[in-house]
Amino acid sequence: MPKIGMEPLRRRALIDATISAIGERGSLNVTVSEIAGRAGVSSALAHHYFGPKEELLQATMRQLLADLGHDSVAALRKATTPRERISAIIAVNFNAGQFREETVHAWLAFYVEAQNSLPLRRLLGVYARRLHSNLMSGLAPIMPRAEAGQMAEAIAAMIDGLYIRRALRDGLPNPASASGLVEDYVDAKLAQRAGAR
Amino acid sequence: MPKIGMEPLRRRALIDATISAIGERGSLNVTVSEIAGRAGVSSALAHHYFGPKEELLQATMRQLLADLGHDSVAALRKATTPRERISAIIAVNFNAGQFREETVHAWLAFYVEAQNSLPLRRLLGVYARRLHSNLMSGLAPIMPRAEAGQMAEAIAAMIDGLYIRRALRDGLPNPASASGLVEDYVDAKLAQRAGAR
DNA sequence: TATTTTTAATTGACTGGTCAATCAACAAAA
DNA sequence: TTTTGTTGATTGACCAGTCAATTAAAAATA
Repeated sequence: MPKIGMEPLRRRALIDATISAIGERGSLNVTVSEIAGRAGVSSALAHHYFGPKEELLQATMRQLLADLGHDSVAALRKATTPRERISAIIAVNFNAGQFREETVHAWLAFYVEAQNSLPLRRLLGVYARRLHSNLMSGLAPIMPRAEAGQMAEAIAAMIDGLYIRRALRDGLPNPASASGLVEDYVDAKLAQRAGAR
Repeated sequence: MPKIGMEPLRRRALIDATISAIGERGSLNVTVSEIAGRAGVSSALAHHYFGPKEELLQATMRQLLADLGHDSVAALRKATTPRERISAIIAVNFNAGQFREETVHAWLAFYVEAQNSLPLRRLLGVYARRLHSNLMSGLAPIMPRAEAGQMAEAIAAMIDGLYIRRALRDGLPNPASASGLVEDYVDAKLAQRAGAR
């Protein structure tokens, strides 16, 4: 029973189904049929809208990236001081929406797939650069540029690491304690700087 | 031209081939034939010695784990103070053998596969617990247990995160700067403690 | 308004290719 | 002649991607 204007709805449903399918399987080893089934359509329709599977995966990754970006700008808008900007970025990465198990699984799976796919690698590059520059917007005003760069690198690594550990032993790093660890690192570094002055 | 005593040699060659194949492809999407080919044998022989593919993967993971464990005990033996023990563990994870690109790729790929495989998940659990306890052996003597636990968790996350970032944009975090970031975190935390006393 | 034509949505059936796993057979050492 | 090492050939399953065919809404035409 074809109703017009289905395309955007179907695209969105297929992308959502891709995230949840990957989240459950824990890897990109999900068939197009499986994804389409979850979205309530046939695999042929998925190919109709997205072409080859690879494109559906890229669209899904872009969605994940867009969601994270949206949350980030919203959080940064509320921050007034540099220190608050740092905390805002950390908080975003561990909020309920981003730190969901299926989302974390999807990110991890995409990291692996990116080794084989230039488009996916580019998208992850966008993510890494954006995280870095967001962190720098809070760090650069309060310390020398070089030092800020190092610290942004360390914070980013810690966030990625907590994601990976979340994927492994589910539950252990809950959102609050995970962001607490990163905040604690920031506090320690800032205290060290203040003391040395 | 069958010569006796080939089994251990073949097993080892197949495991090495698995690591390098996964390292190059960047994912576990390597065929048994590809692996066997690299080891200079037929795929049938791989199945003869390891049975299903899954078992070959497990054996490979165990090998990776054993190598890391071996390096760790060697490094810890040379450390005399608690602070040196911490540095020893950090150094091991970023030394030339462990931080090779293909090794890093293999670890990452196994992290993803572990979501689907109980045996692999168990093996990664062994790794996580061992890393944690090695770090604790350096941290526990110099701070309260709870605090040491937190810090071990943070260090471990940072190490894992640097691995993931290494896999993504190859080159950027070179061994020296990667371990430098972690050492810097440890120094900041210890300075913070010393200052607060 | 009634009728025809075009366009969008949708799927079942099919194809071609890939790959893990098996097996029967063979070669050489013990 | 038994055991160990080894492989080519084959099977069976799975799956991405294609295509022709179907339905109904929308637009155009009479």
